[in-house]
Amino acid sequence: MKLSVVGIFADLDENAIEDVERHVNRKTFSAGAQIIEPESNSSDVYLILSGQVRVVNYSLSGREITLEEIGAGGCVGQLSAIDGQPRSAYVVAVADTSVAILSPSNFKKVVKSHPSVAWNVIVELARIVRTSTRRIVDVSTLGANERVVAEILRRAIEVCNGQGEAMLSPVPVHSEVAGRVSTSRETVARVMSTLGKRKLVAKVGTSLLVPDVRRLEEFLSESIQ
Amino acid sequence: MKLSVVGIFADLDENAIEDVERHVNRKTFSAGAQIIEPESNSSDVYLILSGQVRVVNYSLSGREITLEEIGAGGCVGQLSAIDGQPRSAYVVAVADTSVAILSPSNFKKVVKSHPSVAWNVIVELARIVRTSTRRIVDVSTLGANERVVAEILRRAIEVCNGQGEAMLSPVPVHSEVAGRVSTSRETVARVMSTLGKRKLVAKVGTSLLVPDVRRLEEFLSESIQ
DNA sequence: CATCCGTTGTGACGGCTGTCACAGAGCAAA
DNA sequence: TTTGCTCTGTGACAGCCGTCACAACGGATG
Repeated sequence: MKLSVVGIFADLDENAIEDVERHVNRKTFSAGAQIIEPESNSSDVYLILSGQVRVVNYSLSGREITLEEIGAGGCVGQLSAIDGQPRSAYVVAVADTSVAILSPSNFKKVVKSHPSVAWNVIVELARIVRTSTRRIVDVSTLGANERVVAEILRRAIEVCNGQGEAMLSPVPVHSEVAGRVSTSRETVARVMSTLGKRKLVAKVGTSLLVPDVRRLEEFLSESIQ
Repeated sequence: MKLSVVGIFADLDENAIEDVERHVNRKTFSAGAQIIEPESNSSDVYLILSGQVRVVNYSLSGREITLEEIGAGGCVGQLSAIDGQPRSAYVVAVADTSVAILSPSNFKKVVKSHPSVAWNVIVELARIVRTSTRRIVDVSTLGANERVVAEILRRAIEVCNGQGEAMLSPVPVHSEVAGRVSTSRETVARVMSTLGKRKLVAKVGTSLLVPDVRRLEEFLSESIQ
């Protein structure tokens, strides 16, 4: 796996990439393995070359709170490398994942010596800030039911075709949706059930069909009132 | 007011500061004035030279959700300048405020040509990400009452002296605390009332005294169980 | 086929907390 | 003092939704 898949290095030339290459350690994690745990005082940055990881936290009752899901080309663990504070969340591999590990000092060195990398890091952080504040607003203004609908709607919009149809495949696992919108598995099940009864979504084989994204959007806004 | 108070320019020398100076417009807002509103498609960055601003959103029922409060030296509006997306929140002046306004292209130019500025922007965004994710976790794992206590505790820890005492002055306004922890003014009033009864806080003139921060912390963790 | 495990669907219940309503309190200005 | 504001305190109530419990399903694997 080449380091050039990593988003923040997108604009580096051959030489620079090779230079970074000399400073990383590679490692692989199998699905389910824990990559980072909170309070630990390592500050390495993990560049994801292939696979998928999930950044999560757990409530005392054991409910999982998903903060982010990151695939190949992304990176996790920057925060601690940037500010030296302890880690604030768990990172687990949700698929077999191979990573390149960069020490905080080398990370800083790369960022500071390549303006394009610094800019890409800024853009990436800005993206995270935007999604975080959207989530704060959601959780403060919407009820649990509406948050579930809003999440399905967001996913549908992402893959919507010209006819206003969207296919989510595979069918989102309820507990996973619950973790993303800070609610319980049962609430997601109930919402999906009523969406099904109203023909706003339908199971088609192993996917979830949203026959009319627009209608789902209307349903959301009128259920908020 | 000198541009050198701005945090992200902290490491710039005289010349560089003067160069930036030539590209900004200055403006002042009186307390209560609106500086930025959502969906507008300007993307200017506001550097706060003096005063105080609050970044907020409103729920449909009109409740205010405070996302951040920023004083002299800080900046707001970077996100839109970075990613070109529309603004996602209101920014209002909570005190008379004077700002320097930088266009998105000039902002990019400064960031890309001064590695120290880029790094400072990165550190600032990392700080925002950290507080945002903490808030997401709080709102997903704590009840409204606990969030209020946690907020008071955080403020107390910030100003705690050697004896474990903390003076919050002026007394936090309930509705303002409510906005910060996504709950209602009444809930804050009830919590403050029971904290008072348990001698965990006390009003002293125009300040709020937390006589024993440690005990407040214990109260929080046992009320969570 | 039988077994198992992860997933889904739904009822019942109870607690939290947002909302409404109103009474005071404190303070500045008239 | 009176008026008028913002801020505070507290009761009552109702609705949301998290939790528990259990049944059913389906796809793996033996």
